[in-house]
Amino acid sequence: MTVDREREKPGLFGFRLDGSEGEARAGTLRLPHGDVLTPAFMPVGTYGTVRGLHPEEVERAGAQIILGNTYHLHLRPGEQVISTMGGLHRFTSWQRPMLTDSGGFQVFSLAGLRKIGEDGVEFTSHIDGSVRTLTPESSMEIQWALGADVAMAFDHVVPGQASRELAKEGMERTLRWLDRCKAKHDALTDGGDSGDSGDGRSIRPHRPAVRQTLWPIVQGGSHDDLRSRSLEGTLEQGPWTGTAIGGLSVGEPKPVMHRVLESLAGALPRDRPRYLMGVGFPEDLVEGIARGVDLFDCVAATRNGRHGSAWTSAGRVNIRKASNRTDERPLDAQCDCATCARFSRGYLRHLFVAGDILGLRLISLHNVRYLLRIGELARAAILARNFDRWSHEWLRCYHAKEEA
RNA sequence: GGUGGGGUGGCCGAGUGGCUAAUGGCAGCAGACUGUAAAUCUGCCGGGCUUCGCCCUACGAAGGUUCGAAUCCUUCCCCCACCA
Repeated sequence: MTVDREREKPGLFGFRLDGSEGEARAGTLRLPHGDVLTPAFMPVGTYGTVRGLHPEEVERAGAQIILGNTYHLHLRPGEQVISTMGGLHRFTSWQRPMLTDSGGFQVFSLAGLRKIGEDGVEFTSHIDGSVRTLTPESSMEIQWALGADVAMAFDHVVPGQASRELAKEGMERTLRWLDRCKAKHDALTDGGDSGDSGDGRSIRPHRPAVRQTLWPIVQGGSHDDLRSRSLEGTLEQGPWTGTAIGGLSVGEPKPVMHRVLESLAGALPRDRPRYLMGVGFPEDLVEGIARGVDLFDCVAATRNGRHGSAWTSAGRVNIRKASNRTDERPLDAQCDCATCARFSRGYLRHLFVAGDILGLRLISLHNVRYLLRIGELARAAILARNFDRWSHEWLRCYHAKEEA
C-alpha cells in the first residue's frame, strides 16, 4: 500500500530544490500523500470541495494539492464527523496532498462577527448564531482531526492598511500563538500511534499521527521591519518544514506586497518551501515566483468563475457581456482546459444567462487550470533557466491587455 | 346585449389628488471580487443635455374639474369574468 511505502521513506516531509534562477525556484515538496512540483497553485476547497468541481476534474486540471478550512469544517460538518469518516482525505475522496488553513484568515474576514483576545477568538457562527471559540490549541486539535498533510498555525491577520501599531500587535500575537500551536501540535504528534491500518478499510476513528506537519505564518502588515522581526521570531521556534507568508493581498497596494516579498526573500530558508497565502491573480503568481515564492492559493479562480469572470491570454473576459452572444471562440484559444476544448463563449454566456450551474462549473474549471498552468510554465522556464525572459514577456503581454 | 372587474415605463406589478419620471421584481447594460458568510454584491436602466443639475414627453385615447391629476368627472377604444 501507498501508506506503507511512504512510511519506509526516510522522511514524510521534505523539499528538494530542482533548480533556480535569481530568486525564482523550482522544487519538489514531499508530503505523505504525494509530491508537489513547485511553483504550484493550490486550489481552495474551503468546505472540503473545490467549489463546483468534481475531484476528478481538479486532478485532471493538474492540481497537486488543495486546501481545506479549519473554521468552516469545524462549524459544518464538525471535525468529529470527518474524523469518524476516516479523515478529510477519505471523507472527500481526495487522495493527493491537502493543507488546512487554521481559521486565522477568518479572524480577518469575519471581523464583524468575532471578538479577539489573547487566548483566542470568539466567533458568532454565521450559520446558527452560536458562539464558537478558536484558540491556537483548538485549531491544532481540529486540524489534527481533519488530518491534512499540512496544518497551518493559527495567526492574527490584520488589514493591509492597518496602522503600524495594529500590525505589530497582530504580528507579536501571531508569534505568541505560534509557540502554543507548536506545543500543541508536538503533543498531538508525539501522543498517538499511526492509528491507520494502512489497508484503507479501517473504519476506526482517523488518527493521523505523525503524518502531518505544521507551518508557521509570517505577519507584520506592510512594515518591512515588522516582517523581518516576525520571520526572525518564527525561525527561532523552528525548524519548520515550510514557511508561510500571510497578511498580504488584504487591501495593500501591489508594490507593497512585492516589497515585502523582496525584503523577506533573503532571510527565508532556501531549503524549505515558501507559501504566499491567499495569493493570487495570474500576475501575482508570476510576480511572486520571481520573488522566491513556491506555493500559492486563492479563491478567485473559483469565485470569479462562479461570477462569470475568466482569465485568458487575451485579458479578462466577462462572459455575461452581450458581445459574447454569438462568439464561436473558446474562452482562450491557447488554453488546454476541458472547457476550452469544447465550449464556445456564446454557449458559456447562454449558460450564465440561463442560470445553469454548468456555466459556473466550466469557468471555475478554466480559471483553476489557468493558474495551475502558470505554475507549470514557470517551473519549466526556471528549469530551462529561461524564467527571467519568460516572466518579463508574460507580464508585458498581460499588462498590455489590461490596458486595452 | 347586460352586469362586474381591468388597461401604469421591454415584461410582471405597486401606487388612488401634491413628497411621482412614478415602490418592487424580472429582463437588459456595466463594474467589483486575492489563506470563500459570495451561483454574490454594486451602479445604470423614458428621451435629451453643459448629467451631484436642467429641459422635454409620460400611467389606453380625447376632453373636463383643480393652484396641482396615474389618481376625480365625461365620452370613446380595448381586455377579462359571469349572465343572457
